[in-house]
Amino acid sequence: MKTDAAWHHGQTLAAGQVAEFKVWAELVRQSIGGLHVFLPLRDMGIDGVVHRLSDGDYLPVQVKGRTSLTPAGQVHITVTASSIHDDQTLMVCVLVDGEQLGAMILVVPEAKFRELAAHDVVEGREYLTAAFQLHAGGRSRWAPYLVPREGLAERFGGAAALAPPKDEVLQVDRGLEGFLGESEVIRRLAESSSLNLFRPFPDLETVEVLARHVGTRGFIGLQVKTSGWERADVENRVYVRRSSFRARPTTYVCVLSWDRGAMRFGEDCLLIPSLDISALARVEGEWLVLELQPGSAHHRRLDRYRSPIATLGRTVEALLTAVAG
DNA sequence: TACCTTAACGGCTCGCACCT
DNA sequence: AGGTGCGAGCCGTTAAGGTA
Repeated sequence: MKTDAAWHHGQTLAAGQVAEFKVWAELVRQSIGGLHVFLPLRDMGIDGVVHRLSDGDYLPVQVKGRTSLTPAGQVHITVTASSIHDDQTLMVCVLVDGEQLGAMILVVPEAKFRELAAHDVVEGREYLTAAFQLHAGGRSRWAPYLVPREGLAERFGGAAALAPPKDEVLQVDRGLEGFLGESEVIRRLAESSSLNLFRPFPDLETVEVLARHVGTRGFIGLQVKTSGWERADVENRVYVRRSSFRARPTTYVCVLSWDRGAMRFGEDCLLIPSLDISALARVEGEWLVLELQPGSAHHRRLDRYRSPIATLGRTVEALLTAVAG
């Protein structure tokens, strides 16, 4: 039964957004925390990035939605060949039928899509078309890539069984200074045109800003900590919750210093690889504690991670170029 | 604002496999 | 041989977005 939701021209953009959010919502619901979704802050060709917590992988995703079937009962997905440039990106093609996603969803890497699709050239432009029926057990070349709606998270390797234990799903309350810090980091990174930025959705990630290099396609996740201070000689502490902290080669902790008197950020931040954290931090119950003096020129054991905030974008770019692959 | 390019929709046609 | 259903291919139309 379809609720006659005729999204016709003029609403196609909205329909595309609806398709995307329905996909994200399914992934979050089905994985119960095993998959997190990052959304782009600016559209640079990827609709979202799925973070698989079990192994830390980031999977770029492109969602294609259709709101109707052809008379023959097929879903047709046509894209221009020029819009496919990243073989690893997973295409998720769905039918949006009223409130629901279609019963079957096509999940296929872009490389495979290009290989399997019908290629045709119209006035010099190459189009790629996939046409398939929305039911299991078909015999088309697309059949191996069709998954039932309820199996979507599993297809991403994030079935509920792989989800982290409940107590690792934390609530996040970053407060005003934390919010300022994240915004500052995003602003600095946004100055680098080769970085594509993403924020977690919903907001329960320890990685708060995800940057992807458009050239190397590598990812770096930043956990942003803001250390506010009033007197330069006072020691300050940054707390990282142990249960939710996952050290990964692609994850960095970025500590900003916030001068409460002057209402501005210090010129330097600390950019610390998460793999180094356990050696630097003191364990205090549930927490990893970093000690620093945000108002001074000296950061105790952390000095070597000092990095000018003005060039944070270039610094992250350099990291992503170095770890290419 | 006008013009151009791209994305998306969806109707129409074709061919093959399988059944009667 | 003819009918039928499904998978596939072709391309016109429309809207949106970009650019001069």
